[in-house]
Amino acid sequence: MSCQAFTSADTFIPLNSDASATLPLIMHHSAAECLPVSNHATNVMSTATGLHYSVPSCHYGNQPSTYGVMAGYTQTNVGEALAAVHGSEFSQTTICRFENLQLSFKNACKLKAILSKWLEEAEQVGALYNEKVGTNERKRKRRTTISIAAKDALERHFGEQNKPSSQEIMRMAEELNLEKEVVRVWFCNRRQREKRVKTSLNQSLFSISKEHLECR
Amino acid sequence: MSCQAFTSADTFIPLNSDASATLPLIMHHSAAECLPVSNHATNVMSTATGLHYSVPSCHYGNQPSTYGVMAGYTQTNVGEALAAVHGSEFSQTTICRFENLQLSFKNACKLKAILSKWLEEAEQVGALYNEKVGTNERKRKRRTTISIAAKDALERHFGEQNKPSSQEIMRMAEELNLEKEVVRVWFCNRRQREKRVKTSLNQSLFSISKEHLECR
DNA sequence: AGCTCATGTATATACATGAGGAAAA
DNA sequence: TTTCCTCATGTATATACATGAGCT
Repeated sequence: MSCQAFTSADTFIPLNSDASATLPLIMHHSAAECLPVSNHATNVMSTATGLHYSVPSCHYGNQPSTYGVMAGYTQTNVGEALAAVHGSEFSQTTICRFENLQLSFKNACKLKAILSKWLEEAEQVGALYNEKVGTNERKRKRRTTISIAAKDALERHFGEQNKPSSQEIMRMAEELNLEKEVVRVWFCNRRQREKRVKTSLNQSLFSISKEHLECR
Repeated sequence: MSCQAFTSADTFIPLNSDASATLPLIMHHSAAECLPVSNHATNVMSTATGLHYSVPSCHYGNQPSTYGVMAGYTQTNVGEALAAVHGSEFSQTTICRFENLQLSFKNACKLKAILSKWLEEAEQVGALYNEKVGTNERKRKRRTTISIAAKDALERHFGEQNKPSSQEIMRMAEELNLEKEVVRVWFCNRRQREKRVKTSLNQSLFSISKEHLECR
């Protein structure tokens, strides 16, 4: 499908056809490639300008998720920042939709144009940002996206052994191309969830609430 | 399961056992019972005090969701308001977990105590709030929770007829015990999603992005 | 060093709104 | 004029990854 179908009826911000053609590529700002990024590095293409664009790997396969985050910015950040070049902000949700390609073609073209513009301007400030990052002002780890396949694998492992040893974790991490810490935390969270399901309210609730107890 | 198991090890805010026993009941503030509430009214029990508590119907069956919202407040509102009686706020997520019983028993007891306290104090201000609501200062409709069963039914209908007539919508609404408008909007949103999936990027993307086009 | 537990931030999903348009009445 | 649609996009809620305190 080309952009053709829409151009005639376009009531939006006009797009140069070039932008439309390359729409599906999600942009990365190199300034933020500072935290350990394990499993999508292969998709990143760099340009001479210092801007990086990557094709979110998920969109090749069956994954519906987010490799394509503007590296270093949260979706909320980006949405807010867009006010600078657009006049008003966008919601986290909208940025999320853009990254996951859950917009109409036309709509996505429009947003892409705005984002590109922002990135260009950001480039000026980029160096500044870079510095900060260099001197590790960053506090919070970037959120990792664990692929469906990896999740399945983890889930299988969990079934057999819900409290793997450090070694086992390491092995899985390697196998799945994830940071060890990410795997460790995944198991912590998974155990926490397990517990919630088994020991907590959902169970006790049934017996208690059925009595229609009045609350005080 | 009783509260017994936890009392000895409780390192949290002490609870009167009464509060614990009635934990699973979610509180409603009567002041906010102002918008049309279609399908959970039967679970609401009123007290002489003007406080309403309801057992979220979802927890009886297989639904994992939110009938139990403090009526008239959003989860975010509640989380913020809690600062008044607790010193610091809670996140929307935490309130959500409470409502959906995704907390440990102990944790839920603690939160229930805080919530109860807040509700008591809120009672004083309740009248005020009531007024406002009476003179319809409310702008946004409360978000409806459509049950899984209802969704299934809607989905089935959608399969046969994705653009039902006003009559058909009315019939479904009655059958499912939902407002007509809610059903209408559901179909609008559903069509929008359908379109996104079929005509938009996910399709075109494949062909374009595969070329590894460089973005400008 | 790694666990559990409460709870947070970031992301994703579900319901809602409003502008603009087409057709009914 | 009313009614209902589409489309962009919002707010509210739910889920997934992350953090930190306290303990072993």
